[in-house]
Amino acid sequence: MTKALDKYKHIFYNNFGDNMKRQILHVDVNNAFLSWTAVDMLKKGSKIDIREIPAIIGGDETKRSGIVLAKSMKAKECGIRTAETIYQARIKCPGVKIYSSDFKIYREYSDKLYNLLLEYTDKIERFSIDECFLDMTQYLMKDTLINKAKEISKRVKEELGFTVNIGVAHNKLLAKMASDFTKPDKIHTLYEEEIPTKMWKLPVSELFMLGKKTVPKLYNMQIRTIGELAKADKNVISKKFGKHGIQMWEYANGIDNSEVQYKQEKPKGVGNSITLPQNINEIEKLEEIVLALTEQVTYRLRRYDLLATTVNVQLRTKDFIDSSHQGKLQIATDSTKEIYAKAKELLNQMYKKTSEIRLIGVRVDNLIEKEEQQLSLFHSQKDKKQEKLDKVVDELKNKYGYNTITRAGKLNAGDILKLKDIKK
DNA sequence: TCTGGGGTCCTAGGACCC
DNA sequence: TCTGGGGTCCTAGGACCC
Repeated sequence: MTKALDKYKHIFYNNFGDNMKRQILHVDVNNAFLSWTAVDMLKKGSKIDIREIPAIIGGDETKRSGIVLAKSMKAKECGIRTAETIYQARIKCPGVKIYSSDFKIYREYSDKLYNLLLEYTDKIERFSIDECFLDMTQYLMKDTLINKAKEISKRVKEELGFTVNIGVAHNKLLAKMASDFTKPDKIHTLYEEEIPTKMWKLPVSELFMLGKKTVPKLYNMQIRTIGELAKADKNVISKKFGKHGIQMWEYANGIDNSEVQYKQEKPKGVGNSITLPQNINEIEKLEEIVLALTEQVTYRLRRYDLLATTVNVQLRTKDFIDSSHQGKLQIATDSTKEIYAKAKELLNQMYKKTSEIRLIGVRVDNLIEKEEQQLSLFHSQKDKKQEKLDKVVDELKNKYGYNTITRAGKLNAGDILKLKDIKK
């Protein structure tokens, strides 16, 4: 659906009766990573349900990625928050149990949920690994939407073993806000007439897309609740915050004409990054890691049948100073060799001799479909040979697992990256 | 034993062209 | 011997999401 058509959508919908409004559900898994870990442990014979005790899913502190990814209700009661350090979590709640994440399992459960939801509509947008939007407009009228939500909620609990929150509304924004109200295992509606009572009293920080940089600025303008933002002068907000301002004002008023993107879209960029176990200040070692990251990135790129036009290298110093450089490629490519050559060049451009590097990332953007690749004089026999090599390596990786094949001369980098989850 | 990793979108400023 | 302005492309950085 084009943007231009989207613009007139509201006129279209407003000319129909209430029953012709879009019917949107937002399904949100409660404490996804923790719940899914719990279900998986129970399935494997565990005697404890980690949802019932103070528990968190966390990264690995020895690898310097010790942050909280998910928490149980009991852990939340201790004051533990997502994204804070495990160190802090342990201070708040000394007895807290810590479990490591496993994205392979999460993907499995996410797929199970998706397949169940497909029985209700095929217009599903997978907004993240644990959230879906469903467009039910063509399938039912308003009065049965709640019943469908109840049925979904019940079935997920009984058949899959975890709970969800479901938001019921006439657009995505309101459905998402609704699913966030009270948790867990709840269904909330947020129809237009309910906006003042259910949404406007909330602190402005609760509004989708309002983060920690914008909220203090609104506070300075005496705007503390979503209602106050909704009633503020749109022009004033738009002048101060630009495009983002218009969006936040419309969100505060419950306005959102965006469509449920149910068609599987290819990514706009592909990247991998890693926080190093120790800071590194030797360019040779950094280059090795950039090579290993490039291999990961191009492997994924080739699986999407995409070619990259720009390459981006990101660095984070020990003081958390981030920087990045990007560069265009002459010809779109998925070749490890070519993308590595550019990445290496960018790394050397930006690397200062004395910097202690904590994190490195490689990503590619401006992707195009492989079929669209223009026949080019530059696409020589030599390139084709490299292409074949990449393909053979990919096939082996698909067959025997990602880490089977390691390039000679990058043992250190490979060992570091072996510890990471490789995205499918 | 302090602070992840995957993304998307937007903006400001410089280069360059007419 | 004074110093435009519109448009596009590109890059670096920032804000936000889960």
